[in-house]
Amino acid sequence: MKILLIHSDYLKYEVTKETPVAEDIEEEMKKGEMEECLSVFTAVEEKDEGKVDKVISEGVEEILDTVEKLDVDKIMLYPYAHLSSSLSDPDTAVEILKGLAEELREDFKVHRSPFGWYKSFKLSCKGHPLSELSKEIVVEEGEEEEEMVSKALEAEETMESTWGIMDVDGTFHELKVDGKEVQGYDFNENQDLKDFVRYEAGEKESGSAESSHIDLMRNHELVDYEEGSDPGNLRFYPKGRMMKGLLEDYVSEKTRRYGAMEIESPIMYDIDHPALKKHLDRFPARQYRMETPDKNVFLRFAACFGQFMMARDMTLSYRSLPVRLYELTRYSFRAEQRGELTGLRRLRAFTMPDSHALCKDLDQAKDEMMTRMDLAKSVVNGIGITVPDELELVIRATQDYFEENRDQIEKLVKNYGKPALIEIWDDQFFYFILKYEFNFIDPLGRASALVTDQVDVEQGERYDINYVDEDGEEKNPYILHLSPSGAIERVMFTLLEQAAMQEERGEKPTFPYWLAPTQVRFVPISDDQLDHVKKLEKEIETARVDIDDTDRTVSRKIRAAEKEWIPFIVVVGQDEVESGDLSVRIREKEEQVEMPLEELKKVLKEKQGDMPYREVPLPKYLSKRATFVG
RNA sequence: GCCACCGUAGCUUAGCUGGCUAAAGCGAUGGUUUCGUAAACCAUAGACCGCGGGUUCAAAUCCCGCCGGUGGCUCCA
Repeated sequence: MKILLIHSDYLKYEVTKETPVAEDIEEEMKKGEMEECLSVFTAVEEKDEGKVDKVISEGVEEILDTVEKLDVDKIMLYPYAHLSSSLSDPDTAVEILKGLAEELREDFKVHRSPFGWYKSFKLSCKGHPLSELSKEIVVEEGEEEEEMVSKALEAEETMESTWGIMDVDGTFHELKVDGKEVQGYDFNENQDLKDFVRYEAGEKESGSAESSHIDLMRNHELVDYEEGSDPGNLRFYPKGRMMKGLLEDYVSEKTRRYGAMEIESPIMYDIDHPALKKHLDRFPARQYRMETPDKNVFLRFAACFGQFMMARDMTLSYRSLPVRLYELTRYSFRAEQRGELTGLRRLRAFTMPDSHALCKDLDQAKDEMMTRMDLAKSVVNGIGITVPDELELVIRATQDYFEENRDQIEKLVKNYGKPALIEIWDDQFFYFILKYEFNFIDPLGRASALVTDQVDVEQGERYDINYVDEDGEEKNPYILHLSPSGAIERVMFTLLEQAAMQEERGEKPTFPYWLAPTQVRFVPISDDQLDHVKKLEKEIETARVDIDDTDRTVSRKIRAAEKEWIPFIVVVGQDEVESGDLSVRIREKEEQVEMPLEELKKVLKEKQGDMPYREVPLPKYLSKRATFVG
């Protein structure tokens, strides 16, 4: 609603003719005049529809505000359509006008001029600084409307699950979960799996400690919170960016090598697009929404939208299936509830490698899923997280699917290599009928999913993705949704938590060698060796080397390097310059070894293997470095 | 989003039953030191005590609101 307030000597009007939207009025309303009053010209707008009460109360507030400043006791309400170009329907307008008059009448003398009539009027404005004011009253979206929650999210609340453990030989043990008690399986050796069940299906311990990775990600100058953004949108310092970049390179390379075609797609999508709209309703997540100059859009929460929109325009034959698409989404967005966010574990903006495979039929989908599980295992192992030892498998399926495809589920468990948690849904709430996840169980018994693959039976039809089958018929493919490593940030979370676990066990915490921001640190004992060290450093081309050329004592330099978890610390003094050997402190072995440069180079090359490589993300000389955190 | 807790120099913390110029270590800067495998020495700078409002003669300290964070609920990659 727009209002124009004029402190008037008088306002005088008379109706001349009715318009098609005129309200019915008594004879006495056809003329009116008021002296020493506040004239309130109003236009009720389209966006006020459905929010009558709110508009009235905010309107009254605005008017009272001015009335008090001007110290008047008479108010003339005057409908004036020309204040707005998008007027509301007449009923809403009359309702609001009447409401305003009624509320204001409690304390003031009010005259309401009729709505929907042509009128002649005379007005005298007082002309002082406060005498003319225009205001817009906007009732914010969300104040009255409910938050939009997908049907899948709502349905989830009523979902009933059966839980069980499947052994590698296919034996299924149904579990009884009562509070913290889990019965029906002898967990004995496998505390993580037991914690996992309790986390998924039972009651958790209360009053847990903080996750270790949050301090680590800051202390190592990897990642930090960004107060200037929305919660869950982080900043990456050079070392963190490098580590994340290497992980991104590695996962993408492996996924391309599996046969997925890498593509790039937009991060925002039209909320009114029919296929997308239905998709949203079948996905259990909250979206970021925003307005562009032309549309209402939501931010992608995975790569599905871009890849499906692309796939629907592709010409596909059964001969080309399975078709594999891939995108590293930087970023995917989910408007997670405020209290769900933590460090690198749960974010609102995250980087997810996402690959979809279009499959001819269920048999092909099953085969493809197995191929992809091998890919995922290889990716995760390559990163430095051991599968199956360090992650727990869960397979979730609808009751019908589980019963009809038990053989496939047994194969998945066998292929994974250790007993898995099974969840059976009593009904299908999502677009997928089967999904599995690799879960990391942190030291406090909390589970976080990394890898996941899903069998989707709905989106092919919803997006009108078709292939021509042998018989010449157009058919919708089965679609698999795989994240071959899980979100990159969550991989970093896992690596940091595992390092904290090493420390807990009394070992020195480490980063996987290929991810260590500095792989080799040269420590000259005094300035005299600096030139020699510079020559040595140039000899090493296959590793990230930096040089501590600061004015600190040797022990201080060692200490600094240890605190950075640098895998190889090379101390060079006069002895080394003369002998040609190097004194190498190896973190992993917690020992100090004498070796010639050539041998060090060999060891480094071996450690690196064929993992992706990037240069040192900071100046080579420590004296040139700025501090990011503290 | 809900419940509980937290927010003091770049970092880690002291002060917080209201009362002098808010204290220290690390780090930074300047100087001394040129050093042999996890902390050399001296000095200097550095604080809208998260933000806004309130109570009070007086607020880092008490109260309210907001922002940020942690844990739990719920949920996920």
